[in-house]
Amino acid sequence: MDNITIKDIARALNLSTSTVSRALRDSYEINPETKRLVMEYAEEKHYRPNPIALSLKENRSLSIGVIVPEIANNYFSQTINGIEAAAYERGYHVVICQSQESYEREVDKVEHLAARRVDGLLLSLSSNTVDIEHLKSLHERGLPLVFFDRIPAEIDTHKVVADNHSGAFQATAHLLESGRRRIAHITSQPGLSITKERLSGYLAALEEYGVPFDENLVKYCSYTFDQVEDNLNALFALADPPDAFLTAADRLALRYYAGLQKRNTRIPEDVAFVGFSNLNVAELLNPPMSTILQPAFQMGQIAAGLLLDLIEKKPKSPVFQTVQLSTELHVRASSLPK
Amino acid sequence: MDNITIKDIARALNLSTSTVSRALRDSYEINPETKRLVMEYAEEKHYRPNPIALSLKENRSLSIGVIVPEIANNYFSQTINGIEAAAYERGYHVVICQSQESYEREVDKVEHLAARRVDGLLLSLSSNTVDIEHLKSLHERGLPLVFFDRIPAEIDTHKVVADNHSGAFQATAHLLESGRRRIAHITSQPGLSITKERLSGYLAALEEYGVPFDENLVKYCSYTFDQVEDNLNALFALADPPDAFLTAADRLALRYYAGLQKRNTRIPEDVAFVGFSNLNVAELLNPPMSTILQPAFQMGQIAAGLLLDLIEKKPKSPVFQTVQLSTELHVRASSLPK
DNA sequence: TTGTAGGCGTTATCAC
DNA sequence: GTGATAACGCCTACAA
Repeated sequence: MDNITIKDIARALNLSTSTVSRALRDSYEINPETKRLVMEYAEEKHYRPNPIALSLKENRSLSIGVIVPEIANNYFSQTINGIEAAAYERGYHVVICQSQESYEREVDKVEHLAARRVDGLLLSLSSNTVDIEHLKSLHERGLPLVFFDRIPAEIDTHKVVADNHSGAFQATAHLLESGRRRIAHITSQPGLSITKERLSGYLAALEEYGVPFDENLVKYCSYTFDQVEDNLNALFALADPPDAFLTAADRLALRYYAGLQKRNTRIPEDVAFVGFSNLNVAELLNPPMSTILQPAFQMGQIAAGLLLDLIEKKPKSPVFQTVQLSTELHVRASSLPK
Repeated sequence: MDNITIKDIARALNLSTSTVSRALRDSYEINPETKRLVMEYAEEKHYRPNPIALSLKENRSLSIGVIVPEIANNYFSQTINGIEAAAYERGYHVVICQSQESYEREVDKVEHLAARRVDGLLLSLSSNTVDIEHLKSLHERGLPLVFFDRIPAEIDTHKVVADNHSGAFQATAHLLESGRRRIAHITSQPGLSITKERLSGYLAALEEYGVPFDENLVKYCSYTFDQVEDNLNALFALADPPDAFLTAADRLALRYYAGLQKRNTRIPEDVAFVGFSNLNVAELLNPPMSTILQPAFQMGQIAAGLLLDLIEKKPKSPVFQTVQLSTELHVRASSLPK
């Protein structure tokens, strides 16, 4: 791919590079006739300014890095969708990396993107990340950083999260309202911020309705089919088995749903089902399940917007904030007997 | 983000930039002691070579562009996953864009990525793209190009596709074997290469089994709930209604599945169901449906690999080829009465 | 109205 | 073993 440069144009038209440069930028000081010549030649030869040269000069790459645990995950791909939309609109590239839920890979990718001089970084932490020194140090050295969804407590910067507490609270309250008392909570890895928030919403609702908390009803990060089996066995072996499920992710919902079907558990007669969802597969397939919709696309848009503000308005020290995006509880008529 | 440069190191250590550069690259001609000094200082100050300067010098960006119709689509996000994995391993960035199934946007993004000097482009065409002059011209000007999944006929370069013909053939034959004769084919936009291939596999199987083709059984790009309703009504209003469904995408399968449930159609007693799938949601939810699995991740890996070969081994003129990835038919025991 | 020169960060080439 | 210089493509302050 041999790209034509200003120099080529200058040579071809017997002009200096500065004249060509100015003509291309439609500078007032250039003779209209010269301008026309330059413009036409540039057009004809498909001239495009080399952004790499500009980046070098202006010390910015017009690109932002995004690190998510997993690209092929509906939630994150929706977020990336929002990020791409917002970034492209403001003239930025989006460079995507995935940590694959590995701390080492996360450190590696962060390092890689920083070395590649992205103008800022958008990050959702891997579930195995506890130490965030690598990010702290980068942040202190001035790299604009915005976290979304899975956020750290320690770093003082913008953070965008869905209102998981409220979502879990609404869902749990809804189940309690309908008379359910033994609500199993199937959730993600215990270390994640989202996990904690959802648990806290769940607990708050129990408390509000005077229902005692039973830790046997909470199951963490149990994705494999065997784990699902084991957990369901354990849950239904309880003296007081669950009469409802609150799930933290589509994948969990689907697997437990299938597991329950296998056991011939009737939904919603035997158990009621509510889950955090992005896929909306549940709705498509018409099972009697309510969903707590996650604003993934908006989260991406907003996070990217905040990051770009940070990048472009660097001089004035920004007020860092946590943006809470409201989740919505969608109750299906058929999901509860009542 | 103020990054330290070779110049800074040179100044600090009273050396010339060339010496520092050589020391950092561990050149044999540099005094070990000097090397040590430079290395230590660089380490201490977090020196990282500026890839933008290198790009300018070497006239390459070490990044590849990817344009997909939609990021938040399970199929494409799996492909992107494969692309990211392959590219990262070979030291390349992946810059993601989406055409959102719009021809104009596709042209715009192609132009944008080319202007940004990506070293190559990975592309799956939007469903509305018919004119590919913009790509032809870029390709002729030497930009390495690899197509996947939704490929054009005209451009002579690498193309990676799943074996849709064979997948559809297998699935249709399977349904015919089980005694079904009226197989509805619910598929994507008529213009796409994948649509044509699947239809051809479907037709080939019908022919092989001596079953006449009825065009009333083929429904194109009918995603909305209203369209699903209309199509199902039309199908079941036929004198000879369908006794099986072959669907081209998870989204279609799920919507028609739900539509059939609404009509109280029993699966697989009334109709048998086979669909192209990536989600595997169907399997998770245990409906009596067989799936034709698409090798999306591998497609990404392979397409990226081919592109990088093209980029890196440019001198020797490459042999362009179409890579067919085999699809697999997964038959569920419960999916057919037999 | 146009041209010259210097610099962004790096490395290769050629001196010393 | 180390240093000076030019070059990658662009822009801009300064000269003419």
